[in-house]
Amino acid sequence: MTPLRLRFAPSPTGNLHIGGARTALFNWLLSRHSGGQFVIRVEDTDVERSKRVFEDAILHELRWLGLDWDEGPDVGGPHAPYRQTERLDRYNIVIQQLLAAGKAYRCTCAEDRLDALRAEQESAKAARRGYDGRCRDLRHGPDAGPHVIRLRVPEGETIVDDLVKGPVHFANADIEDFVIARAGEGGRIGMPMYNFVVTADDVDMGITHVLRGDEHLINTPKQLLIYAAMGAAPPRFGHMPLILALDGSKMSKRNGETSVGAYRDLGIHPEAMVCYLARLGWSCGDQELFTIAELTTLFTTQGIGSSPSKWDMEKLTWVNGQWMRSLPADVIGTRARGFFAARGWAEHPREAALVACLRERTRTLVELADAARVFFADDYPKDDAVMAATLPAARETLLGVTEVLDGCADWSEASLEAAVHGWCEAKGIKLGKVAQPVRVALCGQKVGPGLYQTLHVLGREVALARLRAACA
RNA sequence: GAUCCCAUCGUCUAGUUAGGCCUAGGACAGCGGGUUUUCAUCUCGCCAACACGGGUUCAAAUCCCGUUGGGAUCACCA
Repeated sequence: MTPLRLRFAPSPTGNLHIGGARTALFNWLLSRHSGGQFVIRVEDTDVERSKRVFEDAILHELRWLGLDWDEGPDVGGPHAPYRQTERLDRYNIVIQQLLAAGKAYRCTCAEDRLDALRAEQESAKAARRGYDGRCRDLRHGPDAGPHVIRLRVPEGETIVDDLVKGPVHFANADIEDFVIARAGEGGRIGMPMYNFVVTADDVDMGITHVLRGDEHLINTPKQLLIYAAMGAAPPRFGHMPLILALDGSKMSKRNGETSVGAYRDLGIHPEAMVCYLARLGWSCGDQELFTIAELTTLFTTQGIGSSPSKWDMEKLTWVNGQWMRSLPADVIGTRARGFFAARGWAEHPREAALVACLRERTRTLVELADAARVFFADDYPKDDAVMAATLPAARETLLGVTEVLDGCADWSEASLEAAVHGWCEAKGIKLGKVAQPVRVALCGQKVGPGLYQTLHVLGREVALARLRAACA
């Protein structure tokens, strides 16, 4: 297929949200699938709310997810700059052209008049709302005083031939002459607005396809009108269903974490995040688990669904659990280390073995770290009731096992297993009768990793000390 | 209110473009059994859906219309 050019255009007004992450992922996937390019463009025309720290954070999260880009604010590219506030000269040229061609006009209507107009339309329950076109044919010049620039919306119909929804029709009569540039200081033209800069940039940057959230579908006819006014060919648009909270409401902090960083802190692997995000609103038959490489080859817009999906933490956790078991040991190890360090734990002498036995029985890195406490510190959670019910009754057994273990020179899993098994056979005791009390003595819990793994990771000193304490 | 989008198990979804292969498949969660020194894994099974009403057709989850329900947007935010 022909190489496509796609972009992700975040506004640096906050951290990367899961909805934005999915948008970025889908655009990236389509660009890679087609052998094309992926561009990052920063939409910072809201100078009040835009902050460079957010831009940095967003780029960082994107990299964490495993995405890369061919052009962007930090790597440059043939269409630089990639921050909209650095592209003002270009916007100005286009606006002058639109003005000269009569495709746009200066509007001097004051904000309070507009507010009053809105209030009036509201109370009159007017079917048609929006700017009334007062300045439309007044032909204000550059020195007309404070003014915004509005697009002259022609009569007719604008059709969005959507990649996922098919053709969607909008009557131009329903679209007001919207503002494409704010009023600036001293009667000059101010900061251009979203729908305009997006369009101007997508034209300049040769964007061929745009995948974005459903909330933008209603913006698309406006942008199409700008393409037409500029005399430029529009890209193909595809609007993906929104991600809602589990209860069907809009995603918000109220019903779960919304930022990508929060999930990383929860111990979610980027591979799992990508996999889960991809399956939210996109599918490929019955397959549930994908690597990012598989997604790259399988992804097409045809797999994108049309109805909104709900964020299900349970399923994300399950997906993450699958990755806990399949990621390379060193990757899990490195990531787990970060969570151990956050808990103030120094490196463990048998950390690889520790991680190896815990990754199999946990679903997130946080669960892994919580379960690891028993190996790192003495303040691990103990079930007093279980200890009281188990330990005294098994004192003889524990004493015997402790002696056997103490005589065990080789503290490897295999050696430990052989010693305990041998002792059980000699004594005619079932392993189950031994394993549980020992586990409770070592971990203060009935549940945990395999007995020999536990002993090995704990190490001779600690294991024997806990066993003796349990007998006392 | 207006414009637009959407509608299959509790959730993610397959099936809808080209109507019969669907007494609707898979996965998560839930429930029950098995495996395991415990837990987890793994495994077997169960529960569970075409929103409703009209059409079109020999045949509709699939096409059409309506209803209802959900959502998005209506800024000198993006």
